[in-house]
Amino acid sequence: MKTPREDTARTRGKLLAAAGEVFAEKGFRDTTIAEISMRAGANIAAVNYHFGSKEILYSEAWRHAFAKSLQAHPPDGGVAADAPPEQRLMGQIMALLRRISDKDNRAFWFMHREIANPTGLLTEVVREEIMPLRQRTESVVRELLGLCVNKREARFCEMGIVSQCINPMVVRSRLNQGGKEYDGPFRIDDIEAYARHVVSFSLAGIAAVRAVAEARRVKRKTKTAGKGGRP
Amino acid sequence: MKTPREDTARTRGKLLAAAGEVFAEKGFRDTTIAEISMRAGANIAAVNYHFGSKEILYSEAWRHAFAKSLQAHPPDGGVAADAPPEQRLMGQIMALLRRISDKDNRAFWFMHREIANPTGLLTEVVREEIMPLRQRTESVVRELLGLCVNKREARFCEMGIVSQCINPMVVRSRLNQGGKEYDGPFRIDDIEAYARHVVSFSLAGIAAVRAVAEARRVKRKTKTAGKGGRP
DNA sequence: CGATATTTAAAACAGTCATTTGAAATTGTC
DNA sequence: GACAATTTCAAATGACTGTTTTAAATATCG
Repeated sequence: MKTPREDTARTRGKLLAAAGEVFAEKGFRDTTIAEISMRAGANIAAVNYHFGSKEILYSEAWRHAFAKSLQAHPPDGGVAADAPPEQRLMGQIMALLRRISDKDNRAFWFMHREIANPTGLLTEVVREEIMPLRQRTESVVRELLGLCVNKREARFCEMGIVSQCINPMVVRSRLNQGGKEYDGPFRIDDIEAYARHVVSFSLAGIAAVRAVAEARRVKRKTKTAGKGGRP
Repeated sequence: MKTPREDTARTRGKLLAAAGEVFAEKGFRDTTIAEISMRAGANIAAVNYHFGSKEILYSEAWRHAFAKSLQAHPPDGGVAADAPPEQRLMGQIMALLRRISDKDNRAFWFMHREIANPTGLLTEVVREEIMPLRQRTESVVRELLGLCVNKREARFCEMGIVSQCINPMVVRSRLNQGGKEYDGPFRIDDIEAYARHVVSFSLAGIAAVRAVAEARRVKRKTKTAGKGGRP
C-alpha cells in the first residue's frame, strides 16, 4: 500500500460538505448520490470509492456537521461557568438559536429530518450528542428552580424553553422560504431579540413554578406540623 | 347516469380513513396507494376509481382529518367566550395538546410531515386552517398583555406558547416509540399536567413581558413630560 | 519510470409504484 | 327477473429512480 495522496483528503472533504448540504435539505431517502457528487464537483463513483456506501457517508456527514456546529457556537454561549444562572441560561439559549439559524451549520437539520424520518442513527445520536446538551440546560434550570420543585416540573420547564427555540425556527425555515413572508414575525436580525424574549419570558415562568412549589411545601409543612409532624 | 350505489360511500369512507392513517404516518411521498388500499380492504384500483389520483386523495384526506380533529377538540377547549382570558388560554392550550395527542386524529401529523416535506398544499392549508387558530390564540395573549406591548412581542409570546405544546409532542412521538422511554418525562396521562404547567409558566411569562413594557412606557412618558411632552 | 491511488463514463442491476384496462361481479330500478 | 349502470378485481402497462460495479484512463509519489 502506498501513502494516500493529497487528492483524497480534498475530495473527501468536498464530499462531506456537499453531503451535509443535501442531506440536511432533503433527508437521507430523498438525497441522491448523484446530487452530492455533482455539488462536490466529483464523479458519481466518488462516494463509493471514498466512503463505501451512502449510509456511511450519511453518518460521517452528520457527525462532521455536529462537531462543526458545536465548535462554531459553544453551548455556553461564551458565558463563564461561574456567572449567575440567569446569564448562563441566556448564553445557552443564544447558542442554541445561533446554532439553528446559522446557515453554514446543518446539524440541526439532520436532527429535524431524522425526527420526521428516522434512519436508525437517531437514537444513537440523541444519546451521545443531544442528551448532554439537554442536561446542561436542565441543570441551569434546576438551579433557578431551587430545591422544592420536583423532577417532572423541572423537565417540563427545560422542554418548554428548548421548544420555544426550536419550533419557531423550524416553521420559519419552511414558511418564509417562498420569498413572501407569512405573517413575518421573524427576520434574521430578530433572532437576538427573540433570544432576549425567551429568556425573560422563561425566567418569569421559572420563578412562578418555583413560587408555587415553595408555597405548596410550606403549606404541607404547616399542616403536618399541626398534626405532630413526621420524622 | 344511474344513482350511485351505497358501496361508494362505504368504500370512499374506508379509503379516506386508511389514507389518513398512512399519509400521517409516512407522508405523501413514502405512502403507496397499495398500502392504503390494503388497509382499507379495497382493491388497488379503488383509489383511482373513487378519487381520480393520489394527489386528490391526499388533499381530501387532509381536509377530512382536519375537520374531524377540530370537531373532536373545539379550539376553545369548552371554555365560554366570556370567561376570563386566563381560563380561555388554558382552554386553548388543552385543546391543542389534546388535538395533537389524540391517536385518532391525524391532522397534526399531516402538518408535521408537510413542514418536513412540503407538497404544495401546505401554504394553502396554513392560510385557511392554521392562521385562524393562531389568531385566536394571539388575541387572548394580547388581552393578557395589555396595550403597552408591541406587536412583535405579542407574536413572540404566542409563538413561544404554541411551540411549548407542539415540539415536545413531536419529539415524544419519535423517541418514545421504540418501546423504551427516553428519559421519560411524558406518559400519556401526563398531558393534563403538562397543560397546566404550560399555562402557569406562560401566564407568568406574559405578566413579565407586560410589566417590562409598562415600565418602559412610564419611563418614556416621564422623560418626555419633563421636556415638555408630546400631544 | 513504475507502482499505486484516484478519477472517469458507462453499464449493470435491482428495484418501485401510479395508473390503466377489460372482464367479472354486484346492485338498484323498471 | 332482466337490463344497465356501478363498482370491484387481477393483471398488465409503462415509465422512472438511483445505488453500486466495472474496467479503462489518468494522475501522483518516490
